[in-house]
Amino acid sequence: MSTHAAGDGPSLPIGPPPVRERADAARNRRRALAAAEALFAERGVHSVTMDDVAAAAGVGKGTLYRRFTDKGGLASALLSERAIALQGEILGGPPPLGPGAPPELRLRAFTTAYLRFQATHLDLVLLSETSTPGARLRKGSYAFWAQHAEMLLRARGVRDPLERAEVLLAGLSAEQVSSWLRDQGRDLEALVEAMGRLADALGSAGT
Amino acid sequence: MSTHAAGDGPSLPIGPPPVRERADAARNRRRALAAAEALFAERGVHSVTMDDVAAAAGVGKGTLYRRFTDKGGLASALLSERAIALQGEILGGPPPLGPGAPPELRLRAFTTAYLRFQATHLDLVLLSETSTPGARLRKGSYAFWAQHAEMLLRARGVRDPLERAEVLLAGLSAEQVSSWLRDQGRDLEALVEAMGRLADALGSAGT
DNA sequence: GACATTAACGGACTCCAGTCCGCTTGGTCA
DNA sequence: TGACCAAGCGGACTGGAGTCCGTTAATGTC
Repeated sequence: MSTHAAGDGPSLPIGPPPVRERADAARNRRRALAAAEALFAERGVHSVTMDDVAAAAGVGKGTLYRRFTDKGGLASALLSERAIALQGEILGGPPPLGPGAPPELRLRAFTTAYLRFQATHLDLVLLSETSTPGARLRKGSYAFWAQHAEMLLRARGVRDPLERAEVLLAGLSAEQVSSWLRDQGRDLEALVEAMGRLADALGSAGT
Repeated sequence: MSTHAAGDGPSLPIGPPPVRERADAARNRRRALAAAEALFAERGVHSVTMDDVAAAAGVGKGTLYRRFTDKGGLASALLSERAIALQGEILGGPPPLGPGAPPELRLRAFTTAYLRFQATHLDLVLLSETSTPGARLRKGSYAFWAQHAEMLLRARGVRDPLERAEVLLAGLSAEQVSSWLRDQGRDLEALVEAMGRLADALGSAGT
């Protein structure tokens, strides 16, 4: 059924797994990630099967699933390094993304940076968010983004900060971004502007 | 691959199919819908396969797919009667859902009614929105909801009405609603209140 | 260094969504 | 009323995700 969260790769607030990975397990994880990255780049995410990855990595399919739970978990793991970089900038980088700027500016910075992140890694994010219904909301990193946005909205003193944060993230889901960018052919920069304004609106109006 | 829109059942603004359905086709559609409804109710959406539906309907699997495109399309068809009722209330029912009330009240009424709709039919909606990545945004009815919300937001004179409408709907997706109601155990009435306030916020603040 | 423990391995297997294509039949037109 | 043909039918088939479980070999212990 898949509730990855193990295969997701560590999301900053969670940290490394409780017990150290066995040497062969670590080696196979590296092999699998390398093989997946190469195959995805070469043939496109959608036309690569789990058997392909297993074969290319020289690893059994069972091993792949033990490590990454499902295809989406594999994508999450590939994304996690990039996600952690962004999380690091948010936690300790320069303002307005990092601490120091007023919350309305940080919220706008977060929104646009996150949108760019999604757009940059669209195929992988799409896979990781849609492999299973609700996968998006169960990824370890989702908790980070949601908590951050909620914190900023709370600092602005708006009502229902959590709900607003979740709605904002829903609007930045891979599905939505893909629809805008690919199906509707919208321009990314225009979208960045619009979503920045929308973040401002969520961070101000209403009771 | 699936771009249903045929199996969706007519969404008000679209109307009936160009040419009339052949008698046997109509009979098989009725059988399939009846069988699906019964099986879904009896065993739960998730543990019913398309073969099950085909067998119970006394129809070949190919027929099922020809009529409904995929499992999500079958769910959409089952929902469409209910959706059309709601669309009718919006287009011609009493205010504030129907015409006559000021746009901010209509937006709130639409938001809460739509949330209740999603919650009421959660399993079916979940299936219809997640059967394929992006299915939610391609359903015929999505265009209706989005256009309506956009119209109301435009009447309020806010910036980026379409983007705001789409973000609002993303926040009311089956995936999100299911997470709130089932995973987080939130109370529906509290959620209705919160989303009503969020609709107000989207319909007012910001440039 | 032998042994026990137990995590990890891997590939055969199951299950199901969705496709294909040769056959049938309702609707139509002469 | 016959006969033509596109629309419709249906079930065998394919492809791939995810599971199962007997086997293998790292790691810790004495």
